Amino acid sequence: MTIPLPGAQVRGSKTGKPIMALLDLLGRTWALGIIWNLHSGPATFRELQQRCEKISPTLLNTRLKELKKLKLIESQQAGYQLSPQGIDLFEIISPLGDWSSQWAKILKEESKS
Amino acid sequence: MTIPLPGAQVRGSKTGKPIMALLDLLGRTWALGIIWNLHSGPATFRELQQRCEKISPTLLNTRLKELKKLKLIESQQAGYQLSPQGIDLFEIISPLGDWSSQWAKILKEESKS
DNA sequence: CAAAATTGCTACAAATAATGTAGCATAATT
DNA sequence: AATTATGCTACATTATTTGTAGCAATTTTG
Repeated sequence: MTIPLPGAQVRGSKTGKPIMALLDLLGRTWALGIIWNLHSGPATFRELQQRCEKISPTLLNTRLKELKKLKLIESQQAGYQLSPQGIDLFEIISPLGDWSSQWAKILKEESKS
Repeated sequence: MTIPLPGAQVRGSKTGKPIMALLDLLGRTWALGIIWNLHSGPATFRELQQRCEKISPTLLNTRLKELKKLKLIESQQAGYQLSPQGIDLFEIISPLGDWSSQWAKILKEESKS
C-alpha cells in the first residue's frame, strides 16, 4: 500500500485532496490506535507493541514508517513519539475518548429495550 | 469482520473498551469516509457511492450495515443519513478538514528543502 | 568480559478483507 | 407495458493483516 501523501492519488480517491489522504491514512488498521497510544508519551517499539494490545510487529513497523514519513510521529532515542503535528492531530481526536463512553452507554440502553 | 460493539471483543483489543471499539470501527476502510461524506446531507445508495469517489458497492453496503447497527447512521426514505450520534461524531472530527490542508502545506514545504 | 537477556525489526506463509464487474429483483418513470 | 434507475448481492481476483519464528545488534548481568 503506498503512503497516502496529500496531493498524490490515494486509495479511495483520484483527487488526492488532503482530507482524502488523511482519511485513507487514518482508515488503515491501527493507524488511529498508534496515534492514540502514543499520546501518553514516547515508547519503544516493544513498549508500543504492548500498548496496542494485539498488533503484529510487521504491521506496527509498516504503520510507523508511514506515520514517520507523514510527519505525525518521529523517533528519538526515547523511542517513538508524536511529532508536534501528531500532537495537534491527537488534540482534535481526543474527545473521542469521552464520546465513545457515551456512545457505549446509549448502545447498551437500546439493546435492553 | 464482526461489528465492533463496545463491550465485546473487537479487532485489536481484548478489553472491548469503547474507545477500542470505536478505533476498530473507524479504522476500517471507508468508515470515516462515509461519515465524512454524509455530513453534507442524506444520500441514496448510489448517490453515496458517487460521493465516495471509488468505493465498491459490496464494501459500501458492508460499512453501511455496521454503521447502522452502531447507530451512527440511519436510513429513511431520503436515503442514508447521519443519526444524531453520527452528527455528534462528525462534529468532533470535522476540524480534520482544515487540519489536513495545513498538514499538506507543511509536507509540501519540507519536501522542497 | 563473556554469557544471557532484551530490543528492534524482518521473513514468510496462512488467514482475512477489499475491489471490481456483472447482474438481478424491485420500484419508479415515461 | 416498456424502459430506466435503484439498492443491493455474487463471486472471483487482488491486497492487506496476522502470527509465529527468529536474527543481528545492543544492553544487562554475574
